[in-house]
Amino acid sequence: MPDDRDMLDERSIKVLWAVIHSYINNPDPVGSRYVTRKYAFDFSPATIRNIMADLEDMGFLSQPHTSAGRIPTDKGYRFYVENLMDEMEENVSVHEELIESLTKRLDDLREDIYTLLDETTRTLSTHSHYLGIAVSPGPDGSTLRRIELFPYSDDRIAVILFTNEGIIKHKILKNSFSFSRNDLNKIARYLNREFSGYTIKEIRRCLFDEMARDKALCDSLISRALSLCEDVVACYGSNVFISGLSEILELPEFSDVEKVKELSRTIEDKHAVIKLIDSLANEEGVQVIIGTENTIEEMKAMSIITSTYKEGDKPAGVVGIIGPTRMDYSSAISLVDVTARYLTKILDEGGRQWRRER
Amino acid sequence: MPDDRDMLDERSIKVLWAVIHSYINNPDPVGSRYVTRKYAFDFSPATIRNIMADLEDMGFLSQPHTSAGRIPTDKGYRFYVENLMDEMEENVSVHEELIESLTKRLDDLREDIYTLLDETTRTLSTHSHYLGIAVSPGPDGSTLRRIELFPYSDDRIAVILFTNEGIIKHKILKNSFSFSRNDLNKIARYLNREFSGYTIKEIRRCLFDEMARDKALCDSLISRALSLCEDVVACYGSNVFISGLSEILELPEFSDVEKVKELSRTIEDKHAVIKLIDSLANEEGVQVIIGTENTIEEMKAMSIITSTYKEGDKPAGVVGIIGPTRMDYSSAISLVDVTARYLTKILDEGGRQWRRER
DNA sequence: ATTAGCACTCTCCCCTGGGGAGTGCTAAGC
DNA sequence: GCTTAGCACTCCCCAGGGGAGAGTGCTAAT
Repeated sequence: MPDDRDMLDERSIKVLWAVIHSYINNPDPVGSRYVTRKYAFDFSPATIRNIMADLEDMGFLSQPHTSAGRIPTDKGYRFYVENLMDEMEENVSVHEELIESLTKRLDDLREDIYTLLDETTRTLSTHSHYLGIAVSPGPDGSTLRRIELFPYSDDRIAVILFTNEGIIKHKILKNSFSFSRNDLNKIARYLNREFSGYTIKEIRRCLFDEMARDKALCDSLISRALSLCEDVVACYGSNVFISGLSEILELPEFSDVEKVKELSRTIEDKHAVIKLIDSLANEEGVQVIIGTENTIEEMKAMSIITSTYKEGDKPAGVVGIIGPTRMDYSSAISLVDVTARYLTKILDEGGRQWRRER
Repeated sequence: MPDDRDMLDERSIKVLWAVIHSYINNPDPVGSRYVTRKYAFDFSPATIRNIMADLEDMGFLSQPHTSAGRIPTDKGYRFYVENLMDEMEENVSVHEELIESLTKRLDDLREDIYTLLDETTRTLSTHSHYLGIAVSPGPDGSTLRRIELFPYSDDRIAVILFTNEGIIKHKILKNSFSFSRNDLNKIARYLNREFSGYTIKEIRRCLFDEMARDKALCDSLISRALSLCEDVVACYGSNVFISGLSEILELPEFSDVEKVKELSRTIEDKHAVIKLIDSLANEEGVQVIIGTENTIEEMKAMSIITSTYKEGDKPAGVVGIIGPTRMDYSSAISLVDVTARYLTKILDEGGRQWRRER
């Protein structure tokens, strides 16, 4: 919105920033007198009032009721995030602390990404005092590294699937055929040769094609291998991790139980959350979704900050923070940014040695 | 408490039951007039008042303040659960519905107990409208079925551990030695021969002894195998699954945000929950813990119903319900009972075929 | 263009008083 | 002796009123 930017003179911008800054720290409507006093303006409250009235007309601020102070609108926050945040605030990076805490809590979890992500959400939520959220790589974010098969019982076989991202999935398949351990080794070798290095999504597409083709030629071991593989990748999905409910309940916006119910209903429905987050999975860098900009009705009062972590240079999954629209965007954004980079780094260290190996 | 039982005549018991029954359905203090009217007593309110005063003296009822009705105390609930519940209420088992829903949601999850337990808590919470909780088998509930090893990368090996209960744990071990696939197979065969059929706890104890002994004789492959095994079983712990927060928030007792905060803080601390639940893991049948009977300060206003599910005839893990002391004990208890039996049955079906095989 | 002054609005909070529900006690009834 | 009717009393709950406080918009003066 460069036009918006142009509509506002220096002074208005300062006032808008002041209102948002104040409101973020304390959810009371901000009055003109307070602004002049606290932010050392060279104007009287009356002047500020005029400016605030203008800002309200333009949609950046609103009043809960006549003769209350102003609070920012979603549009106000959006403007703040895009234009004001960085230039008005000296970026005090308190990230040493975060990185230290990430290192301490995540370092020996590198090999199991689910635990890793779960811990990550905890770290995010304790540092931000909002909800921490993480989504594991889905079918198109996961690259198959290796697949292992062995007999589990008379009529079942165990399939273990490793991905580059450190995901390990296991599945027990009930199988009508009885494979010998030798058969299984052969099948595993075949599948590894054929599919490792591809994403799960690619593999599924590929399986689909091959199986159609193979129906005719019917090399029995291979076609069984394929159908077995299909069974495993078919149910490959993202996992969501959310934590910090008790953190976010401390916020004054949740002194109303109805709000709490709404929130808890929303985050218990992991399906909806995945849908919401997945739409951001392919964006580069930190994404900010403010209030009504998101699609879930119950989340219209919340903002979401996300970023993707990557494996190699391919986006794998998403981490982020969910908080009220009145959120400390500046620190939340850098928190998420740092965390995503950290995860990327961890995956890279785990993966590099693998890539070397190939 | 047979003495308590003796202290109460028929009429007092009826009144006590009426107060509890009424209060469970509706959290308003129960007055004498209401009792006579609603429960068709042949006495006047004044008589009931006398009885209620006696019940209060004996500690079964209490008054929130003078000139309010009576509410049950924890002791009252305890008496109700032990003496009144069954005989006063015709047991309408609506379990068909539950079993149906369990069958539908759990049947194709038999092979992965974590997902199974997670779904179980969901089913429990939707049926009870309280919190559903489940704890997976811990070191002394899990019996090793099989261990598989294979190389993961240059300096790491993957360990997959199967238990009779359907738990599958994987771990990537960073290893200073470089094992060939052949070595690993040998090691796995050795470990399986040695340890399968024992609980994780037994294995740990056994490892501890053997390693002390082996330090001297030092058969290198075996001692490495043992230390490798030790690494895996060392971090074997219970998992907790809890769900239904949005269900329980609908209760009037949680119209106060402070209560909600307390609860969410408690259930986010899975450690404390495990500790609480584990103390019940070895009891036979359904356990009922009412209000202050439990050890966690923040849970003094809650009651917990649990039962153990078994693998074979050995208690494996715990499922249960957490709700307010003002809980529908009768249906909660049978809900938990049925669920635990169902899980036991599922594990049995998964395990029988295994036991046959040995 | 800015500001001081002022009337006005709206929330919040405290206080008050009545209504209601329920009790405990007492005295009368069976 | 147990039961009950009657009654005074207690305490919660809620609605209504009023005052303080904060903030606004407008107007007129600078």
